[in-house]
Amino acid sequence: MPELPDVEVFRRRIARNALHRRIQAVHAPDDLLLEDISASALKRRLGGHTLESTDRHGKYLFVELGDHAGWLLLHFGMTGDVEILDEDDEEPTYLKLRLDFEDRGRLAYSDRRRLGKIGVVDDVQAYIEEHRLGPDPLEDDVKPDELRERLRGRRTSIKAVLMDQSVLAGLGNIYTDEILFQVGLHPGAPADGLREETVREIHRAIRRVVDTAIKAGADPEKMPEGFLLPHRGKGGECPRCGRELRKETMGGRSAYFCPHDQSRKS
DNA sequence: CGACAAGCCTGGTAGC
DNA sequence: TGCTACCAGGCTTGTC
Repeated sequence: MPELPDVEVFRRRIARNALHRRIQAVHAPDDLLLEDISASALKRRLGGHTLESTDRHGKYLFVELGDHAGWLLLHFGMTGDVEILDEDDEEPTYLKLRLDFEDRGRLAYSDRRRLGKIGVVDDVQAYIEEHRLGPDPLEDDVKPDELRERLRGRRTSIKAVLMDQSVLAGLGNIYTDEILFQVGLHPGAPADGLREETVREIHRAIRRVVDTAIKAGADPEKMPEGFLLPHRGKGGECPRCGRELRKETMGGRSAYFCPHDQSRKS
């Protein structure tokens, strides 16, 4: 799941439930997800500290350690998840990192596949720059003109460009489908040739979709009825016209869209 | 059994 | 020539 809205839900979960609790023990079963740090070094860097604040940029989550010890970095790949557990809650399968707090609560990061990342960084801004992440549509105040500028010269599909993390950080396959559905724009429309008004509509839709998704806890079942998301999948029908959705490969991923309501080419 | 799935990264090529 | 843009393929592992 983890695109911007999902990661924001994770961030809020940590901000609400895990701050100012001291880490007594760190459990990392292996170092398969660890970025430039060994399991034992990770334990040394986290142990004894509190979690002080949270930050998010696109799909990347950062949790500040007390005593200026840096930031814990979490990325969720395709199947990552984070939970705050009570003493008697069951541990998730595919556990990759567990922080045990002094008060016996725990933070558990799990990942069914191995595409997520865990690390410690000293400078969040530097990390964002190194990974060539564009602005975050929620945190940074991206204006329509800036979006238009960022689409310029990109002759590939608008869908592929919106998924490009160096253009905007945070949108993935699911939410770009939703955004383009709401704009009524064909996902294969070239990004470069879009009319100014269309870019404005995309700009508005990004904000609206992301905000709505976060309010729904990033749960497709809880999205408004007019959203594409709950219908996105094999045999799904357009919530607007009832026709069957089409699936096409675009930018290396499966785009779902309604050929009737998303026929606009610019 | 193969195809496919929300992620990112890399390497080769095409094109300006 | 040198840069960017673009795409295919790989990584991973569970499900259909």
